[in-house]
Amino acid sequence: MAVPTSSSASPLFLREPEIRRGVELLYFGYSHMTRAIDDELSVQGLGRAHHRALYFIARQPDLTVSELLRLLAITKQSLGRVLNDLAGRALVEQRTGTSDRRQRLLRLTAEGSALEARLFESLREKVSAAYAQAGQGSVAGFWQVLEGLIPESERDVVAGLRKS
Amino acid sequence: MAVPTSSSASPLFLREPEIRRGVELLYFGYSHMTRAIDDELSVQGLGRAHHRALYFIARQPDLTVSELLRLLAITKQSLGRVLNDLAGRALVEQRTGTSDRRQRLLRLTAEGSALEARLFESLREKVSAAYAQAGQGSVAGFWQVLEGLIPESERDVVAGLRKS
DNA sequence: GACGTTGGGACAGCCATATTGACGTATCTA
DNA sequence: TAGATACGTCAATATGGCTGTCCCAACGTC
Repeated sequence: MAVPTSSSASPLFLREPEIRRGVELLYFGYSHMTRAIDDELSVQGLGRAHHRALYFIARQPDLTVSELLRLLAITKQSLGRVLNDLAGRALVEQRTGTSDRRQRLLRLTAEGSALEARLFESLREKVSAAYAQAGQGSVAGFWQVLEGLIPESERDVVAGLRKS
Repeated sequence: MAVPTSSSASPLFLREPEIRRGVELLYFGYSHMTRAIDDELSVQGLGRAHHRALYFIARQPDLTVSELLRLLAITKQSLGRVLNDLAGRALVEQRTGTSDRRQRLLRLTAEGSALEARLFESLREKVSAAYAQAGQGSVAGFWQVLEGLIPESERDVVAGLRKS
């Protein structure tokens, strides 16, 4: 168990207990956030994979399939099934790209948008309660650390979501 | 899309963009942290489920099966397979409980402990880089917000990990 | 215009991880 | 002794990933 960087020369916050605390809180925090919408999803007969697609399409309408693939980091096959489900339930619709007609531009139908908003409401409750409880000063730190977990090569892809 | 609490009366950090940013960063941060150990796990022929069990047993030796079930929030069935795999590879060993002989006390073998340490090393690199980049002041906020995501009813279970 | 590349879709089959419900046994506790 | 608890295990099922292969339409370029 001798971890080199647990030496007394490291800053306190880089020692093993602080790292483990971060790992555990990230695990439990993520788990509870995602479980917050499981009930509503299963009522709709959808799973978490469907929600992730729904979420990002809501976030960035006219997203292309390949952009969505990059965000989700899954294979074309896996996304295909999810997207077919969502299209079959008329939650998502596809248009041919304008500048590049090979592309499929994805967006939510009115129904899909309503569902995403309902699911987001559950997330909002969870997250805003956590923000409020932690206090405004904590939120910036929360963002900062999480950004540090994202490899630089992907940070711009994620940041692209905030432009819309 | 009209979210009631997006009204101008809410603090800035409770409005939709700030909530979405948190949701997304939590998703990407968690994803990248867990992917950091996938390669090493698949070399061992193990999956993430095995790592989670390994992690918590390392964290709290002589954990009982039911305590582990609470932490992982999965069914006995699912845990059973994982635990059998780990025992079959001599990474985990079980002893009969002392005060209550119905219990099985779980702990890592020397080999299991070495593997967990190796996997933790990858997590440590990821998380400590994020901590260092964000700065010491951010870490407290990071913890605060994540704690707020955990229901009160479970906070003591999670906090119990820090006693050891 | 031919050719290579790219965006998207689909086939088949497989694997990991979770679920439910039922049942059995050993052990603890009142 | 009776009931509750801790653990293990049966069978069946669902979800969401994966690989490998193949295909087509559209784009870009020489």
